[in-house]
Amino acid sequence: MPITLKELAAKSGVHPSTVSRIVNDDPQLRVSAATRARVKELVKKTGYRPDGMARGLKLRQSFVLGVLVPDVLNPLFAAIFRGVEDAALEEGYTVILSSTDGHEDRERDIMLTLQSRMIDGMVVASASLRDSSVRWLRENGIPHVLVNRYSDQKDYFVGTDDRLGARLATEHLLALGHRRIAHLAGSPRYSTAVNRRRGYEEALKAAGIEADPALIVETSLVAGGGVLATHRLLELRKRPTAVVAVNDVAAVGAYDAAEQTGLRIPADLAITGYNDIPLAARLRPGLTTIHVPAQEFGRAAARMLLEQMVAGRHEPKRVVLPPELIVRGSTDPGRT
Amino acid sequence: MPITLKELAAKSGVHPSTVSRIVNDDPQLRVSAATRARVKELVKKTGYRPDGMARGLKLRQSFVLGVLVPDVLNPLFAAIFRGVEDAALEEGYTVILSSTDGHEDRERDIMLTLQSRMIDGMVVASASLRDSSVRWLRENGIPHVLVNRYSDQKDYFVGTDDRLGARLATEHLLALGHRRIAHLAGSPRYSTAVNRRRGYEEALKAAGIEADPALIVETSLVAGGGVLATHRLLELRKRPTAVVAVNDVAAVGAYDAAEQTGLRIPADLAITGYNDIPLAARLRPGLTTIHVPAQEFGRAAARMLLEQMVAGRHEPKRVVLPPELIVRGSTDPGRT
DNA sequence: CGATTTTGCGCAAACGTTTGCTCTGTTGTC
DNA sequence: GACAACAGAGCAAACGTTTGCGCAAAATCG
Repeated sequence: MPITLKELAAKSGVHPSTVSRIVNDDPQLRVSAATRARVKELVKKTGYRPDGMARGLKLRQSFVLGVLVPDVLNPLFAAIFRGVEDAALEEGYTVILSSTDGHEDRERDIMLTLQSRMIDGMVVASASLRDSSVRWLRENGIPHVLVNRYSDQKDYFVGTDDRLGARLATEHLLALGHRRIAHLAGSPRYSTAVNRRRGYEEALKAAGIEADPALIVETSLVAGGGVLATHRLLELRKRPTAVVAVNDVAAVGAYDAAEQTGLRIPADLAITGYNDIPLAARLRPGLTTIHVPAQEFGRAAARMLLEQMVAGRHEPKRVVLPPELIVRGSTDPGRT
Repeated sequence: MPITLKELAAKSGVHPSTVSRIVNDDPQLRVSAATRARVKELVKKTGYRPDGMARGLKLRQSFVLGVLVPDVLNPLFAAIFRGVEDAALEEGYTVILSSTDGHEDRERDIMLTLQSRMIDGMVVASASLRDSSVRWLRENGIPHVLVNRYSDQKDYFVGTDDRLGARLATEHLLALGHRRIAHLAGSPRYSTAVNRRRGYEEALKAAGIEADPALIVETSLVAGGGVLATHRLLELRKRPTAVVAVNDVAAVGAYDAAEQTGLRIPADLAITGYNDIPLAARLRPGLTTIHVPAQEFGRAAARMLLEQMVAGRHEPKRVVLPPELIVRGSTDPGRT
């Protein structure tokens, strides 16, 4: 139904190739001002737009980017996506978003589908540590940027220093006088989880406190998991006075568990999260957490991806943004 | 870099067309079992996948859907998208997501970009009332479904009965004895806002209460707007005892304003929202609101879109899911 | 055993662009 | 005035598929 280049050429009485060159402002184009004006006029009038498929086939690029996240319902990933989208739009790219739900096979499927040359590059915010998908991306020469997920030095990367962030949170609790500090840990498959746990352990060690294995429990990355894990902690003979959660969603689970047990936050149990999702500031008391600039992650990732696409593979760049401790009422009784 | 049909044909010693038919399981294909096996084997081994561009060019479809929302950072729209994504994936479609930020020109730009035949259809959750984009979609024969946004009877549509939902909320407040009930209204450009306001007014009228124009203030659809609007309400000589907010985000603004003014919820000010975003249950007190099954919206929209694409334009279907009142502590002191 | 059907596959055009090259006529140079 | 140079635009191949049609050879039939 939309008008094609050929039809446009026929209408204006020139050859299709000429129209193409005019539309694309071909630098090595030599065409009379009159012809150019006539064609441009007709392009405006008919609202001609080149067929993306045909163009993509010839040019071998689609101007579409792919973003892979575990779940867009998690505000952190929604924000990352939004950042990618904005930066991409500025350069005329559109973005396909896919949620993997953490299943490697679904992730794999999606990648294969996207690969079929429909995508110019991808931002991957879902890859776990032992993930073969990342290797696959490298082997197939697909430009990609990893967000908030560790890899070795071979990939473009943007994220925060998770170890430092977790240390900040833990040190904050130590400074408040806490000594029995628990950790709601994430799956060791995720680099973020591993690094945060390491940061937690480092902070304790630096304070001369030896880590009690019973105080570290693993949780799934959804609220329900946090509840269960926290209950296990609260059933200990010597229960912790504070808990460092691997992320805000798990921390919310800790809130629920505390409420169900009749414990008051922060008097009986202090809690810290990670990510500073919008909900964190809305909880009562507010959740002390580590702010990560998610939308900036997205923007940076998109820019690095585009840069990588024009420049070809160079030394991969790594962007590490600083984590920031946000103190709220869940640790400090003086705040809301 | 990926292997092509032609190369595959050369390797297996048959004509490209034969490979194509085998790969696509062409029903009118007549090929010896031996050849078929040999080719299929080679396809597996090489990991051949047809080039999406070339395929799209020939077939005139891309197996990509577009979703337009005001802002994916709003959990309501994230949920709608997720629904679309899931239903689309089941049918082998991937989805492009774009945020319009409510700007009609940006929406227009995005549509033009997407149209260029890269998209097989779109789900539009962002169109305002006087929106020309919807007309444009119709004129250009692009399959589309409107979500949560009214249109006349000419389009496929899925949403709730906003009027009924707002009536439920208002009647709930009336039943609790409230008489001065205010309304944080949305922009009249949005059909949802218009219908909710109408439902609010109907409920008052049915209760024999005449609407006080001073009790209806317009707010933008972000938290900041809700704060300002609520302050204006609270400055009235006879201030309202309850407020029906056009959505949860505005209601959160009302919470803030109440807190800043030193009013207690629900004793001094009862509040209802709309949408039941995850945050609503987490506020203290919990926000009484109208639950809308956002993810189901998305699923339904995708299914209708795909149906429309195979069937061609028939009588447009309209799916209206029932709104459900969720009572929490922001209106009922007996709850949390 | 010759005619007819069926099997198995190849041929080539088409989808809508892009782009290196060719070709004609006009202008400039000596 | 002969020749080079250049402006202006057309030609055709190519990108990787799909698909209607054609055409041999093998199988079936009377």
